[in-house]
Amino acid sequence: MQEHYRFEQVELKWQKLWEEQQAFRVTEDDPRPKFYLLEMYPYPSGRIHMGHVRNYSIGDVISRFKTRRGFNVLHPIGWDALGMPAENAAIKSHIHPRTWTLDNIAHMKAQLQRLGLSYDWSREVNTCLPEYYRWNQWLFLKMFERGLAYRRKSWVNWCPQCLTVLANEQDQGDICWRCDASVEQKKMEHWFLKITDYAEELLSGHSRLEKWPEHVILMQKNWIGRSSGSYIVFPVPALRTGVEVFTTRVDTIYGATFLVLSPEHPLIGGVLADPKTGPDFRKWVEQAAHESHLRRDPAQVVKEGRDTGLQAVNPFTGLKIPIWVANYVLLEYGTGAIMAVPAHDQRDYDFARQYGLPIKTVIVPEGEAAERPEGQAFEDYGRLVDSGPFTGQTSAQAIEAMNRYAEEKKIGRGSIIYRLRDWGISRQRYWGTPIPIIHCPSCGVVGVPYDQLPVEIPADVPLTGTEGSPLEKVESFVRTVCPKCGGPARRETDTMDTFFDSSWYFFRYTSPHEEKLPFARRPADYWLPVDLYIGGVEHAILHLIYARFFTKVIRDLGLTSIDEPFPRYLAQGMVTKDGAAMSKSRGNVVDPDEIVGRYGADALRLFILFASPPDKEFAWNEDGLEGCSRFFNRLWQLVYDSREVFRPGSGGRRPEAKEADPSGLRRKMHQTIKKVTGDIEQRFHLNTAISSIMEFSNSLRREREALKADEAGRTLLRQALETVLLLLAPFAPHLCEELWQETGHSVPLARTAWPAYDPDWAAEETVTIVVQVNGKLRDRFDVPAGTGEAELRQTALSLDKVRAAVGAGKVRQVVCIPDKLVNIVAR
RNA sequence: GCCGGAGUGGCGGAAUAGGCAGACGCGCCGGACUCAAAAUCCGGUCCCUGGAAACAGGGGUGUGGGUUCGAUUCCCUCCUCCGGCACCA
Repeated sequence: MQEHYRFEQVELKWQKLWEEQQAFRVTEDDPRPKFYLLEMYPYPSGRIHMGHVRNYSIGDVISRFKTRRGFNVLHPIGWDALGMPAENAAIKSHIHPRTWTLDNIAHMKAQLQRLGLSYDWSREVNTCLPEYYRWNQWLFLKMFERGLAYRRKSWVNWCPQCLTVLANEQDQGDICWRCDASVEQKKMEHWFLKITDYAEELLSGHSRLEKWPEHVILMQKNWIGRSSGSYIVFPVPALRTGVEVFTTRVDTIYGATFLVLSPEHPLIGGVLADPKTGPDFRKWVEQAAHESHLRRDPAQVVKEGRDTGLQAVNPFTGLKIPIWVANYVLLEYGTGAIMAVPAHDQRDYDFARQYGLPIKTVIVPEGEAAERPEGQAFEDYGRLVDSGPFTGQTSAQAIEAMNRYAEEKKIGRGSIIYRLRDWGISRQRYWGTPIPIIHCPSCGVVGVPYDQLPVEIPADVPLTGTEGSPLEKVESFVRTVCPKCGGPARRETDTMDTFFDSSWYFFRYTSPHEEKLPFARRPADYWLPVDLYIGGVEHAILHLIYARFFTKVIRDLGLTSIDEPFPRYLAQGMVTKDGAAMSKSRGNVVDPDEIVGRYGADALRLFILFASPPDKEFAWNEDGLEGCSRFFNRLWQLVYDSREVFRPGSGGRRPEAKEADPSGLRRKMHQTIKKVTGDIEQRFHLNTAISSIMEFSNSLRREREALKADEAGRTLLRQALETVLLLLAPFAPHLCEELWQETGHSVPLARTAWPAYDPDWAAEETVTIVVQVNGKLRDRFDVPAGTGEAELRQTALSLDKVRAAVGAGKVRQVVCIPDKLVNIVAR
């Protein structure tokens, strides 16, 4: 055994061995219970960053831990390899996106392997290969057949200079990132997936996700945004039509003093078409509609509007009210028109004050009139006033009664609406899955026949980032024949949002080489659902909702029987630096290679897990990395200095006798196993698991020499050292595997069971009771665990310090918590 | 703006169901070893007051309030920072 730890030599040795033996390969014919552990796969941006290191280190600890707990653990990895950065690189550096992506993958794969991660590399998945994305197309066609994929017009960010669609990311404050032209809105035909068909199930499915963090469920609920409300039609006599509004507060309708339409509302189109409309009004509306409707910083949007001159009739009051158009009403939500109730909606209130529109109070607080502040709308529910026959009802009663009334009078109805919108998947980009559709002049929109899949991404396409969709310009791609009539036709040139790929990749890992279907039924049934999904909390809404949606669609296609893909989700906190997420574009990336070179993979892994609990954000700061590497050196030294106890014949095993623990080390050993097991399994608090291993190993260092004195001590020392290695191995697999071998074990540590603890030994024998007087700590005393209340009370009251603190006061109450504390309340 | 989260020593963090605030690690200070330095080892380290010290007293978990015998933990207010906001992945 070497006297000092040489991390590089040791790490490379074990990595080579793991690769040669395909040590983490798993199959479905295994008697052990299955466990599917998944981390979010990376986008191959070029290099691994610390967020990846953190994500995959957490996963690796759990994977290795679960394996040693007796599970058949599927732990796969792959590449989310289609997307904009590859295309940007191509435009900038004239490297083909495919070359750029594959090179990045090769580099990042080597980086992951250098971290010693326990992946089953035989299942590696790469979404930019036709073997993968053909199944995107297959799934798309299935959805198309069922009406779940459909086409309609939708707004996009458009750069009039580059003549191209901009992603939100490329729209920098309404200015194109490339040419600084001001961004416009343009309507285009787009493909959508009908996720709204599943809104209700996506909501109700949350009840099965008890093991998800509550705040993630809450965010998803709010995202889906189910609300019950009412559609009410306000007649517009002058035009012999009506404006339908949506409101969640029909109880305030007697206070509706005007209507507000979004600039894109069809009625406004009619106003603009009227030659009598003045140029100022026309100009204002055009500009408001032109402004980014995707803009989401209303703090910077000053509420602005114009009177259309039209009037509507409030169907409840019968009174005429003006119709306005304003930039704070969205076309996407509800009907693109609202009834404004300034007394009970702050936005309407602000707007009414600004333009001198009437404000009428129709709701008052229940009970004793709580003063409401001046200059604000009263938005709570309450009791109706000034509301005709509904006066005196509570908001809840009125909503029900008014909906009934509206239905009887055929002026409206109660309804459930969702904030969730259908998912637009069309992208006018090159490096994405071509949407497998053919446009035929006579047959219309036709799906590409399944036997013609995949529709491959054409290899040679000039990429300029300007002048529209790249595929549009490739005549050989676009020109085709209609599969129905055989006549000349054109291919769809939109590609898919890459979220499509990541919505089902976890199915593919279960049979990555399947050639007839996206995945084979039997292995999918064996492995799914994913028992634990780990990944950044920034994906808590979009990716996770899309993946849940796909799972339900796949189930309805009859390909799986699971309803939820991820019954348990660990939302990992971001790794930030300089106050922001690490990203290449911000240039605040720390390169793991450099750290691995200096301290080794084990040290980096241990450090990033020790620095902060997995679900918390971690501001990168490498003070402390040194400490992890020192801990390894001390551990190596400790084992080296104790090597005599591992010699054959030394420290023979003996039954553990309860009384024979003079050092207290045996108790500490069992307590440490219990603590580390619980921290990993129940809480994922890997940082405290590590600190208790450190504490135990520190005790060992203190007691080492004394233990060596007799046979029983040597046995204990050996067991204790083995325990440290067994517990630390998921975190520092290379070091522990090496020490395990050096201490004479022929079976690799990775194939050795996780240690068990004896609950009797792990239980505390004596406990410290804290004594407080009026909540202030005054003294403490030790008693055997389980000592009764009467005795605790008596002992506490007899303490000198307690007497002094109570002084002349009278003891009023004594609060006694067994094994914890006594609090004496005195005055 | 809306939705969600976080705020504890010089720093990362600990306190698992409301019960000893600061575990573990870093840094710093002192000591040992050394000609010296590095490495290593030993000890100390929340703040204030008193004390040579042991120790004693007081304060303390972003702000202000509340509930409670008792609050880092629960509730309300405000402040700051982070994430998401549907075409970044």
